[in-house]
Amino acid sequence: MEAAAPPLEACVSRGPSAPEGCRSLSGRGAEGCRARSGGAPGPQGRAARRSAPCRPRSGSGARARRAAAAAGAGARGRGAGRRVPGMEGEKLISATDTQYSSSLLQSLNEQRGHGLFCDVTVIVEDRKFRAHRNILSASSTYFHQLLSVAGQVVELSFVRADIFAEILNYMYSSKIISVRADLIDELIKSGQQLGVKFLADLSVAPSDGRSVPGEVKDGASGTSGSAPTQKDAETQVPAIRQEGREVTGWMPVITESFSLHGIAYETPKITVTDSDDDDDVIFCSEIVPPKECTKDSSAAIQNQPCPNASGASDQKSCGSGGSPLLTSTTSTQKLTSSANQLNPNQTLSSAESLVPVAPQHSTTELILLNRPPVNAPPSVSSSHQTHVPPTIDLVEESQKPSDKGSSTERGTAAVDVEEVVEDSDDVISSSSPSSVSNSSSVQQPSVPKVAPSEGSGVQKKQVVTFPQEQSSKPGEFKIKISDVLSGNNKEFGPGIASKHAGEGQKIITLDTATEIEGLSTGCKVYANIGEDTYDIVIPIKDDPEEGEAKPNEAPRTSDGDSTSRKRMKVKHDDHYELIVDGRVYYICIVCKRSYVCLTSLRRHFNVHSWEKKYPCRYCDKVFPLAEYRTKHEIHHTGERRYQCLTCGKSFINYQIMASHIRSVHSQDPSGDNKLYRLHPCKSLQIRQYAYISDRSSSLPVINENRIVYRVDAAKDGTEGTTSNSPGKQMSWDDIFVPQGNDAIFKQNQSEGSTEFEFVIPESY
DNA sequence: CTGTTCCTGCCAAGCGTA
DNA sequence: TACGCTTGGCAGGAACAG
Repeated sequence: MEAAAPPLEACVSRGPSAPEGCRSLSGRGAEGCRARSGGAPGPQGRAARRSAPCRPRSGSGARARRAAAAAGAGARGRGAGRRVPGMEGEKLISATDTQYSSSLLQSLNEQRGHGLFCDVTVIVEDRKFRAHRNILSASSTYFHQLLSVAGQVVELSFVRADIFAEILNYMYSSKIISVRADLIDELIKSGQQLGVKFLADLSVAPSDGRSVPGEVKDGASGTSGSAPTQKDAETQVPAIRQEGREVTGWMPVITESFSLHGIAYETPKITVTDSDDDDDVIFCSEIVPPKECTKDSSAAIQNQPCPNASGASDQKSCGSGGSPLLTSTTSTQKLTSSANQLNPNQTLSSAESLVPVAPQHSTTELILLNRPPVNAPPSVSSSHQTHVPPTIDLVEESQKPSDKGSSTERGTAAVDVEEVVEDSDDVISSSSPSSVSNSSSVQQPSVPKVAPSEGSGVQKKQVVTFPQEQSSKPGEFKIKISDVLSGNNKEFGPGIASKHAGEGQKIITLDTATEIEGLSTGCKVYANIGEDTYDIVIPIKDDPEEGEAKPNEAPRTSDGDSTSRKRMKVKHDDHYELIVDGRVYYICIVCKRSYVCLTSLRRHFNVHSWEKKYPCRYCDKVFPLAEYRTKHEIHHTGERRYQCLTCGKSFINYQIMASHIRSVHSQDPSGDNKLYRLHPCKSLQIRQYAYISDRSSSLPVINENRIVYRVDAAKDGTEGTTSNSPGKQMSWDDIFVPQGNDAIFKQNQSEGSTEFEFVIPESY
């Protein structure tokens, strides 16, 4: 199954992370995108469905689940094979397909290999891994949390691609096969970070495991006096959900001495079901004085029952700021770092002090609020962060550097504001790793406390614009959002909350200073609501049945919410919106670049998603943008379309032509005078929309060498007019419908013009 | 320094839907 | 037929590689 989802090596070597990063909004006419493409953001979502803001997960429901689980377990454990005297005739027969789980996994792995039904793309370094969301979330606590809110594309920067490939293989095969010994440490570490229990447990000696039968979590929770050891830390992450999970059947040999069965019945299932119900709830962070922690935790408990030890431990850690934190911190660190991937740069205001972290599993709060330890895993996206923070220079027009004064009510968050400034500096300059992500990674339900009455929390964020001290571009400002107040809706103009609520959207509260990048997909960020505040609205899914957005479906654009057209129903997971002074900016959810035009963002987003691939007809390269491909192919054909009107020389592209005009004629080609002429393209008459979609029934796959193969996803494996056997290399002719290229070339040749000198590549 | 590639606002054409 | 969305080309600046 090594054939799994071959990474798509982009030609785009530099990728979107090019240093210049955020220049988007500055640029020339930021006057906004033409109405035609996306248009003005009309009235935001009219989703009929009223948000049910805080669906407190009823404890009874959780109890019921546990009871059911226990009952089931009991039935399995005790009832099996038991006979009731006198009931021979009514014997109940059970059959267990012992092969099912393995064959199921194998089947899924095959699907992955063919790219079938893969609904998430994980980008690691320069490789892309297609996978199934369910598998990832079931195998990894990190993914479980992340994918509950993230879009279809997730980027990890704390794991190496080859390591992740192994991890993924494990997830799909339950095996670690032939991993180089020197990679094992890293594999384990990554497994810990991702919350893959098996991998994390590889670091635990069997004897250790035996020592804590059924009590693993207690070790974590209790912190038992002794300072947490490295091992503790290492085992933390998996501990997040370990007990409630399957564990039994395929416990790794190395740790099978654990007696987890007993635990399973007593401990709550920490993660699983929770986030599922509330994917509409994105943020759950709260800044609460330690003393209130219990209250919060109780609220949290409402959401995610954490009765026993773990719950206790949580509270304990919550209340005391000391070492107890370590456990949660450790896990936090992992999660945050990972969470970071999606939202690099999250500024953590509350950092060290404020927040005693909330129970790890009961909510993700701690993840949001805690600044990762100094020695946080390198994870934190480093490289990527350099360009991350969307620079929004427009802001200066509208928003003065928010004197923190705007926070008339800055209760507990006052400290945060201060910190935000500092943090934001960090963020801007380096996007500190600590960036905890908040939102996207961690969203779990919790909102409740904020505005119980309305069922939604209104978030007030203070806008801080930074005169570009660090930016290379003078006059460039960046926006930073800090907390003004948490949980105070009244300030916010009651109208806002109610308005959005009326629109079927959910307004939630962020209690920590976070950057807007932390928002999850689909979020709308309204700026200048009130004074220097942001209102963040999480749209609620209109049709839960429809599931998540399908990339190939027509997107629901932000502005189109008001319409009820079918095509508008599908949400896009590729961006969120920032509205500043009525202007809409579209922020790429992956790299945080901002765009004035949604179409630009969509075009750009393909760089991440590779949903469409634009292969060159003449070589093996594949491009994420049609234009790149076209320009590249021009180099194959040699067509020179740009002609200098001064000397008549022709050039292959604008840049060369412009360079020529500047150097030879000392003129500015971009001036008012037209100094060149652009001839129509004759050599490349590719039919429109000549791209390959990932979603086609039979799946063209591009291997590491950027060779296109078609994988026979479906039965017949036929696509169009060709039918290649799986694995057979496709030729570009299979992909492109010939458009009389021969004629084109002949025509050109017959032209006898010196203007176009076509070079017919040998490969063609 | 030169050539190539990337990036993004803008624009036009094509297509689907009401 | 109008409208909205998608697609892809162009301009021109910028980054990068050799």
